[in-house]
Amino acid sequence: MDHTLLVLGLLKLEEMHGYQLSDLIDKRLKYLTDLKKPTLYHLLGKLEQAGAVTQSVSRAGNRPERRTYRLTAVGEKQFRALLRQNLQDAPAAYFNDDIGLLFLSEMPAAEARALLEQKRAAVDARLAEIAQGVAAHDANSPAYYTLRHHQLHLLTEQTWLAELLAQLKKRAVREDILACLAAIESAAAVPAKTRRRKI
Amino acid sequence: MDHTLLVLGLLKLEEMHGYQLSDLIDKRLKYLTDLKKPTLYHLLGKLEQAGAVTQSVSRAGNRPERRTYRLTAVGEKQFRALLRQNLQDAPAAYFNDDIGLLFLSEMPAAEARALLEQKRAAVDARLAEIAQGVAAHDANSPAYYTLRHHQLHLLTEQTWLAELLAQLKKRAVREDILACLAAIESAAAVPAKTRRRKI
DNA sequence: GGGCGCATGTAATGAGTTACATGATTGA
DNA sequence: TCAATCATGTAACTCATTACATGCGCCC
Repeated sequence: MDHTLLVLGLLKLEEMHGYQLSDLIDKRLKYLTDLKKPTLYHLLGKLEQAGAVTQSVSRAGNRPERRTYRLTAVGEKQFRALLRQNLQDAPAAYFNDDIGLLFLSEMPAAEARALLEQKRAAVDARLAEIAQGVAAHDANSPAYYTLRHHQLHLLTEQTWLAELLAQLKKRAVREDILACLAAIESAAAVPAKTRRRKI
Repeated sequence: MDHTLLVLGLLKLEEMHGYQLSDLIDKRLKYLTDLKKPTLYHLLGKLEQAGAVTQSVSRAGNRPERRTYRLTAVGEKQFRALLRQNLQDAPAAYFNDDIGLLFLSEMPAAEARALLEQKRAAVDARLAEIAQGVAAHDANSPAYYTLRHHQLHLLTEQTWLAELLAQLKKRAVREDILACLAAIESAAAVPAKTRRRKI
């Protein structure tokens, strides 16, 4: 329903055709969602059927025709309801990263660490990119709050990964030692005569 | 694909029937995901078709039959691939809360604040619940990391909401003042003779 | 003349949800 | 005896994705 809220809201601010909306979302609202073109066109079709928007076709030169959408009274009502809901709800969020963690024991700690380091690098890179955006925006604009929100969550992700890697490092060291001891033990087992006993 | 990883991983640890898996996920992994029963049964069917798991039917007493699933070599391979991917990727996350924010100007600030306070209350409540869980778990278990992850993100959400509400409060105050001034202005406009002029 | 941007979609597929259906056992 | 728990699913639907299809205009 959040895509519906977004589209209705944007059309409330200004009537637009599909491509225009899609372009706006792709370029200027890319931290908000990644609504794909076919999904958007499909959504617009459904909103029109539901009477939330009306269409007016126009054509500039010999270009493909533009279907410009405008919010109706019905659409406006739906928009307000969705907005209220969006502002008051705090739906449960799930983190897919946690699923992999569950099975950390099914993989050598060294490999797990290498993979998680890649994840960390990706988070770092995104954070650097967003920090620029945050600095460039006015502290009261909606764009600022979106970016700030992302920044805070990525910082959290960084912290969490750091904690996790620190723990894993300890475990990896222990595993290395165990592997080393086992190797010595079995090597010693072959020439049985020279095998040292525990004291 | 993350649900697939979860199911394959759990079946790798121990063979189980559908209801058992569903119960485990609902009760002990509820912070990880909220996989519904029909979705799970559907997924198990597809995994069996793909040869990732095999089924063995059994019956205890006159109870409905149990279809116990066990991971195959194919499934094991798929599991490892998915696990590696899950550990290394850091997919972009989107926050639906930001969408509503975009349209804050389309609503009186006082109403927006009231709605956002409800959101904050919901976040606070969830946080209190999770804090208990975090305290109850060993700092090295997978369960701990899931809970800790949630806790960190909820704390972030709290911070962000607080920043936002602080800003909105300022704006609301300003709006109140403007409304007040406008009221005075129009009241003054009726008995035109007594209207004070700016100095 | 070739590729990018403008502008619209359809078709096939997949992932997940809700509501519905069935029927036995166990405990209050 | 009534509700909850055990155990399985189907059917209909929604939402979204990917891949495909079309064709003009503009700039290098």
